[in-house]
Amino acid sequence: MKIDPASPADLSAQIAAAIRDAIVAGTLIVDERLPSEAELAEQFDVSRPTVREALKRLAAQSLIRTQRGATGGAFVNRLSFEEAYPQQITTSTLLLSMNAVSFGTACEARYALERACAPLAAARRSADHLATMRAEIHRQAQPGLTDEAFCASDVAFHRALVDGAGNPVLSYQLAGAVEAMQPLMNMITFTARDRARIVDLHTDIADAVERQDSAATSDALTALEHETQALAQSVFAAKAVGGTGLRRAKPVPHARG
Amino acid sequence: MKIDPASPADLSAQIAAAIRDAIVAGTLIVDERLPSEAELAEQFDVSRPTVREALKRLAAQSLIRTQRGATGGAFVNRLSFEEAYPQQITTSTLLLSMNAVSFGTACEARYALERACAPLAAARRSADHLATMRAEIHRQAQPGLTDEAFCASDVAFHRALVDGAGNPVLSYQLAGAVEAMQPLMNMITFTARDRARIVDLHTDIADAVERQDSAATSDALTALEHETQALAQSVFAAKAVGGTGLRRAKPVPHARG
DNA sequence: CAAACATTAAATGTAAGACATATGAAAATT
DNA sequence: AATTTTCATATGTCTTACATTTAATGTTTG
Repeated sequence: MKIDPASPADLSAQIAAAIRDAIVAGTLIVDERLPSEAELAEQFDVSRPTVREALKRLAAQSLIRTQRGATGGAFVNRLSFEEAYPQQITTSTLLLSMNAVSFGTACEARYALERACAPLAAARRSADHLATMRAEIHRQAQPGLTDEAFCASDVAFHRALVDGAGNPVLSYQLAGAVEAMQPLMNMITFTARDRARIVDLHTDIADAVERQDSAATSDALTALEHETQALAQSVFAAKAVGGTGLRRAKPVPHARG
Repeated sequence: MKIDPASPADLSAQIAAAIRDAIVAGTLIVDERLPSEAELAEQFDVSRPTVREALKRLAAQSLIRTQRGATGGAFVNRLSFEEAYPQQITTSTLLLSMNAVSFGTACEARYALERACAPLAAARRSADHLATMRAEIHRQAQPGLTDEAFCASDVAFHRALVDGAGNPVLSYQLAGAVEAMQPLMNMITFTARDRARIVDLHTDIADAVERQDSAATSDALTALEHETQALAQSVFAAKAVGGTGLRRAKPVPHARG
């Protein structure tokens, strides 16, 4: 593990990259303890704050964890799906909101991915997943639910469907796609009629999953996608003239007049 | 934006979280300049190194970028798909290698996701995507190719297929699933016969995409999945008795006994 | 007047040293 | 033998200082 002091890049970034590469390559294995900050500082010939900045970078990616005390230090962290979820969701959310990704594009991706889970979910769904789906459908039918709560329940319903596929890799990937849609969905005001239609479609999905009908599950998802797209279309059309992107960049400062 | 000095969590982690929340919530918008490190230190009532550690955490997630000089500072970064790709791939790779995810599970997820792209890719594929797929197939048929190069070409082929769907959100999600498989695939030694079979299946996929046949594309992907699974099965069976997980954790240090 | 050059100020990048605090292990005590 | 104390070690934080980059400003010069 070496760094180039002449490089224009920050030393802490270089050190972080070197350690990250070692972890990815397997040179550093899970639960292995890194040298102490003082030792790393000496190895890389930098000061301790610089080493610490590098370690904080790695900690931000959950690649290491630190422990204080006598036997403490920085340890290679076993990256768990649970830890990776929130990062994945944050990243996906920001990608959508910062890049003027249209509602249509995001929606298309989400349902395409969800349909990918349909055959597996239909084949493997447990009673637990089905119960969660039914419970969320019931919640969605309650009157007086706020739009935010309705959307949150929608996310929970779809996560149950995805988790029903029993594949942690799929669940991880889909978490980003499904949850990142929530801020977009929250922009929509749902009429009672909209909700009733969505509840019906959710019921179709749950029914299809229950009788383990892969094709029907997929078709029901497609129907829901069309409904969602149409709903969004009408809402956005009624609302304003601005694009479908969510957030605009700050105008360039010091612009010439 | 406030932090809790009494919290057991690191101050730099709290500060990073506060700023991250502000970015996700939209309080801080793209290209907006954060206060200088000295100002942030005063605001949060901490020292400058602590602020810097927080900023490095955010930089590691590409949420901010920093610029030196007179008009420099930390700016909210527009998270691009290009920036997000490598992070997604690194995370996915580590998730697979550190969590004893079986080859079968990873493979299932990958092909399920890829099949999700099939209808879109068949409908929208450009001549460019098709050309890339054909070129990679041609490369794969070359004798004398190393296993690594063969796998790399395989990844390129599948990325072209995914990109053919013309949905950046899908491309982003799939990048992780497809590329993270490469280290797993690299463990396999391909015989000439294996390669010929894979090239044939790739050709089937390209042909189906070319004539925009969604169902045939999906079927060809399924056939390739079965082939891959069978191939891996035989390789792993022949190889060893250890599980299909790739990397084991370091034994607990200072263990009794 | 305009262009080239030097100056300056503001900001990040890095270093060094010190102290605070947590924590496990060894030593001392009961 | 069990408990308590001590202690060494490591991270967490603060302070101060200096180096470096960079754009804006001021100055000189053709």
